[in-house]
Amino acid sequence: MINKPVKKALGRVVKSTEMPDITKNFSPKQLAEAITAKRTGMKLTLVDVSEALSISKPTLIKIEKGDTSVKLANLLKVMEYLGLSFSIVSDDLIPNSTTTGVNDDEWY
Amino acid sequence: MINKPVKKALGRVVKSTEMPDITKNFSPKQLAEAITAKRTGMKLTLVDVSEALSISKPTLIKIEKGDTSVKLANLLKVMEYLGLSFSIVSDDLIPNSTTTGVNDDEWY
DNA sequence: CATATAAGTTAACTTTAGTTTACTTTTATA
DNA sequence: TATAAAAGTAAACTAAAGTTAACTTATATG
Repeated sequence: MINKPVKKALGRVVKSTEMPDITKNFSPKQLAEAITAKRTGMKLTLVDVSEALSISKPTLIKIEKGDTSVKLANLLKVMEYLGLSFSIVSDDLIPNSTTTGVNDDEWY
Repeated sequence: MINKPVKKALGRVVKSTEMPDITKNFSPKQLAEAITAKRTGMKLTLVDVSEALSISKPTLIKIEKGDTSVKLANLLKVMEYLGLSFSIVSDDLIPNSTTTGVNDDEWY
């Protein structure tokens, strides 16, 4: 279980980044920006997150640069810690074929 | 650039899996199920995808088992090929502070 | 403008994800 | 029920992600 982030005592200097428009189509860059924005908005430093999750600073920086050569597990740990998540989008989906009861093989 | 999947000539045996309810909260397992469902729905085999994307079959199987010890890049390649994507969800987000013009530091 | 703290970089090293090949198991259907 | 194709597994090897530690650069604020 991961501990929830806690606002540190006082007076730390953390630059806040603007949140990207997450209604736009997904891209690794946009995800990276959302992560940085969320982290800085919560007044957490890279080292704060690094220590809380036991992930090295260079790896966190890769994540926040949108580098996709990172382990999915590490990305998900960071996202969960910051209160970010995914929803899955299908280009052409009839949500749940069990609700309609028909067409079970043609939803895509 | 990745080629779009093309339905093969005829007669291949591919079991179709049911699509998970992607309106539920994200989990790696759910993502894995969505990927398998999409692939089988498109009548593609693991080897079809493997060859199209130059990703080994064992890696694809890890992805479809929800194993998070995979490279983000590989997961994204597979998703794009199958017409799946993410949208980013924040637990407490005021979408784009530039639209409101205020409160640029308190959106999280 | 001096200082402290955060961000970012680099290089040597360690760990592990990914590949290849071959094999076993499962599943559809002729 | 035999068979062919797909799915899944395993092991040895290769490639690359991740770590550590030390350093440089950027940025607030006293």
